[in-house]
Amino acid sequence: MTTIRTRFAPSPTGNVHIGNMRVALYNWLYARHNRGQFLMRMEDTDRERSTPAAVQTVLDALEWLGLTPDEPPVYQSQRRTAHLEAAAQLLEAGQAYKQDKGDTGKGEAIVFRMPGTDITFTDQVKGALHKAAQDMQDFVIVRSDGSPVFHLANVVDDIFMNVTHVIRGDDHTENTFRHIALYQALNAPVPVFAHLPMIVNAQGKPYSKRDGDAFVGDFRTNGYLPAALLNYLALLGWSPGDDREVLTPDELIAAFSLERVQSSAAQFDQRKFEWVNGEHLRQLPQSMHREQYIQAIPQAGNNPAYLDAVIAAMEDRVKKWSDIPVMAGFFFTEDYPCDEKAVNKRLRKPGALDLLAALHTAFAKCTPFTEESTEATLRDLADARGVKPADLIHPTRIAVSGLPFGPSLFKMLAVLGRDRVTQRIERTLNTIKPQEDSNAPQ
RNA sequence: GUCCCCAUCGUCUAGAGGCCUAGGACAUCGGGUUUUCAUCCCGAAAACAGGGGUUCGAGUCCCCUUGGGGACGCCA
Repeated sequence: MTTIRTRFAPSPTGNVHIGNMRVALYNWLYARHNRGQFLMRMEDTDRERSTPAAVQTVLDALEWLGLTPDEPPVYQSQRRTAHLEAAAQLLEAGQAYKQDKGDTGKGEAIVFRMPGTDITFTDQVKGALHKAAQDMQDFVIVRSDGSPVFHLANVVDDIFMNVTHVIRGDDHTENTFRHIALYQALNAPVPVFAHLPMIVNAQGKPYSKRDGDAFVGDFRTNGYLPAALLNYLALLGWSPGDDREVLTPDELIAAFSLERVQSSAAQFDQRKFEWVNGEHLRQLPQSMHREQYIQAIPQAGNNPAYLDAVIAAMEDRVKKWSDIPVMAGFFFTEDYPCDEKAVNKRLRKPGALDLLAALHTAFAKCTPFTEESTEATLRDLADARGVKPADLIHPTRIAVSGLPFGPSLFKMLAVLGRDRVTQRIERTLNTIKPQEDSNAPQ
């Protein structure tokens, strides 16, 4: 029984698209599930685009996601001699011939001769595929400038790397017939093929440059978890067969099989991905959360006990790391931004400031200053004034955090402490008032 | 134009002829959590593209139509 070997063979173009990463993921999952090897080959023969930086981007993306190859990457640009030797071999065997372009006369290309028979293979996701001989033409394998063409290089390198399973994008399905002919002409065993459907954008169209946020690097900078991206990407075109939706990388490996891969295109749903990310986030240990808070807000490291209280208060509100500075920044600075819309809605409203001022007075006498006592104080005041608790809760939240949403208000207040709370209410009272006077003709 | 592939709720999917009056998840809507919500819980609405077959029986098999996608490079 031979060891299963899969490979990820991207052409580095500067950005790594989620579609490519899913191809890498499925190759990785298949190899891991079957205790085989996952390999990597840079198809970097396009010198225009394949810059060192572009190559590094691919490597970085794989590393971030934890899709580590089992052997050092093969660089296709360094395999040119082997490609040309294979072409020479085909030429000699009469399975390829030279052809002049005609017009230029600047050298001859080498053209592969298709066998002239129908070709059939069983795709692991699409099933039996067949192509009539008449629908396949001979094709160039070495250009007249002497450079090998993709088809040749791809097949020769897969043979060289002993790849047993070629798992790649749907767009290569048609190429497979030619590739099989090449394997046979080179007397090499034909690998197993599996072609994955595409990932399309919100409009149901293939991703284009216009669709922006589909690059792996963006997910990283926006504070998403690699395990969550892996999880969500795996679910795009595959399912474990039971009702599980949130799976760790190990669980994905255990459950993965090509038989369960869907054969139709899938659409990336940003909101579901957010949810998956949140699920993974809340399973992370406290230490990880601390680390991220400190990274996002350096002052957060000053008081460990306070930080833990903040993290507890924020609980499930944080869905991605980049939420931290915007949702929890006010815990650590007096210089937090204020949501103007919310200020208009809740503070520039008849009676709101009076109520807030009364609450300020009540809070000043509220001892101790806890989740329970602040709640009781606020409710008593609402009762006494004949207003709904919400009429006090909203203005207070905005005064104290600048945000129209967040964790439970009373939890927030207790964490912040009386001094900060009363100061912030006071400051809000002072800054809103004058504006209201000038706008008060009615 | 030629060849190939695909088609279940808005989205991702379960479904390998009777277990389907089609299940789950995200999103949506409604209710609850004697406070907001971008939390949590409960509930609701929501799909087999259309038409022919095959069969006692079809979401599941076959054909056609329609719609989508891909490939037809001396790009990868």
